[in-house]
Order: sequence, then structure tokens, then C-alpha cells
Amino acid sequence: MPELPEVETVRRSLLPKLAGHTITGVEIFWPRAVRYPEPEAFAAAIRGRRVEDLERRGKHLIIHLSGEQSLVVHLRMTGRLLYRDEGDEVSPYTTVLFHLDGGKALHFVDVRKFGAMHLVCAEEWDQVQSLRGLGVEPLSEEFTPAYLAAMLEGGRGPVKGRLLNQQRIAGLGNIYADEALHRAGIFPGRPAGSLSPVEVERLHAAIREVIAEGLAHRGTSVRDYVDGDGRAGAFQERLRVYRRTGRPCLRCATPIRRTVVAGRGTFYCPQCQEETGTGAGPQE
DNA sequence: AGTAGGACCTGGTGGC
DNA sequence: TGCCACCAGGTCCTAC
Repeated sequence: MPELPEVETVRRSLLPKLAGHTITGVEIFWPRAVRYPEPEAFAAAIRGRRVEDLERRGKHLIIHLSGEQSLVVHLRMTGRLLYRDEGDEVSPYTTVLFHLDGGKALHFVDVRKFGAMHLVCAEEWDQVQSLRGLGVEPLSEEFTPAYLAAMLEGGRGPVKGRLLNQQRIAGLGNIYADEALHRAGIFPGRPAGSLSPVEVERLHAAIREVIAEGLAHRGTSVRDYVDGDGRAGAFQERLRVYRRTGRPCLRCATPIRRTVVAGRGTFYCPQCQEETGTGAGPQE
């Protein structure tokens, strides 16, 4: 689920609720969800810690705790972090349950069980492999057209593959990559290095635009995603290609197609996103 | 170097 | 209606 806008929405919804709570205990129902340290050590180390702040990096949610420890959570495909009352129903898909003071609890619910968490101090940061060498944040000042151009330069593989590479840009996933490429009028399978400077500019603007709009609508709820209160997002109503196979392109009415690019289901408009890449771009 | 393919899990959906 | 492939928003590992 969670790409950057979804994880950021979870962060914003949880911060005012979690901040100040002390973790009084933890129940681990699916030990593999706890990647570091070992589950027993994890449980012992997290008990008594107070939540100080919540940060996001790429698709990671980082819960900063007292005592210089941080809980790094990755929701992967179906993970949900839910702030609940103690005694509320616990879903059978709950992998880890944190008990909080004040009669509250934080449930990590994850149907597909791909979600993972690490409890690390500053020196152990490298234990979280997916945080190592993470690329730039797409809404940061570092992410410029020149950065995007350098990132795509010389690439013979599909441009979409580069957009999904977290070492280059942190936080883009399958939905927002497809949406950005459609808005920029670029076929996802085009070789990364084949984009003209004008196309790179358009793609840069489109990436920032879809991420910002996704955030403004509190994320995309296609299936599982909800924020820390269990509320769905609304950006799915504004998707222009993702999961719209056969339905008319909102720009030119050509039926949207599905294909596979970089191993991922990929949606595009064959009219607005020409495979040959003439550079003509989307026609208004 | 970079990319493709399988693995990790389980449930929902589209097509027959 | 019912069944069953196929598909799923992410990342990691291995093999080319």
C-alpha cells in the first residue's frame, strides 16, 4: 500500500496521539515481523520507552523513543498501524501489539505479513537494510530536474524501473510512478536514458504534483490502506491510469491498457504515452 | 552494472 | 452461482 503519501498520512495521524505515551508491554504474534533485535530482546528493550517523535523517510515510519532508540516500521504491502483503546478487538492479522499507558494500544495489523520493524539506536542504523543508501525525498529541494536527469542518464532499462528504485528516489511506488508517467506523457517502458530534457522536466514536475496531490487527499486506498485512525484516503478517486484498464483516458478517451514493466503491473494510455517517445508529450 | 525472476504471505477479483 | 487462476501498493536474494 503505502507509498510516500500514505506513510506520511499515517505519520501525521499518529503523531498527536502517540507522542508522550509510554510503551508498557509488547505482544509479538508473528515473530518474523520483528527483524532486529531478536524478539525477546526487542520486547525487553522497548518496554518502558516513551514516544518522543515520528519521522518519515521514504516509505519508512520512524518512531523515536526515549533512551536514543528508534522503532523503524515498514508497512510493505498491507501493513496498518492503528491507535486503539485497550480492550478493543484485536484483528487475527495483528502481528505485533504494543500496550501503551493511559489504556491505549498500537496494533500492527498486516494481512500479508510482509511488514517489518527494527528497534535500533544510532549505531545500529545500518541494521535496517532498506534505509541504507536511500535516495532523495521527491518533495525536497534536492530533487531537481538536474538530479532526475542524472538519475536517468545512460539507463537502458525502463524509466519506470528507475523511478521505483528507492536508492534514487525514496518513496515512489507502483501507483504514483504510473500516475506521474501518465501526467508527463511518457511511456513507462521507455529506456531511462532516452528521455529528452523537456521530458525530464515534465516528469520532474509530474512526480512532485502526484505526490503532493496524494498527500493533500490523505493517500490512496485501493484495498488495504488506512491511516492511524483507520480512515481511508481519497486519492484513488483521482487516479488517471492505475487499475483503470479498458476505461477511457481522462485526457483523450483512449482505453487505458495494462502491461508489465520492470516486473510490475503497469497502466498507461497508448495515445498519451507513445512507446516510441516522439517527445511530443501529452496533447491537450 | 543493471535487470529479470522468484520468494515472502494471504485474500480479493475477474473470467469462464 | 461457483470455482480457480491470477493479481496485489514492496523489498530482498539469486541468477544472468
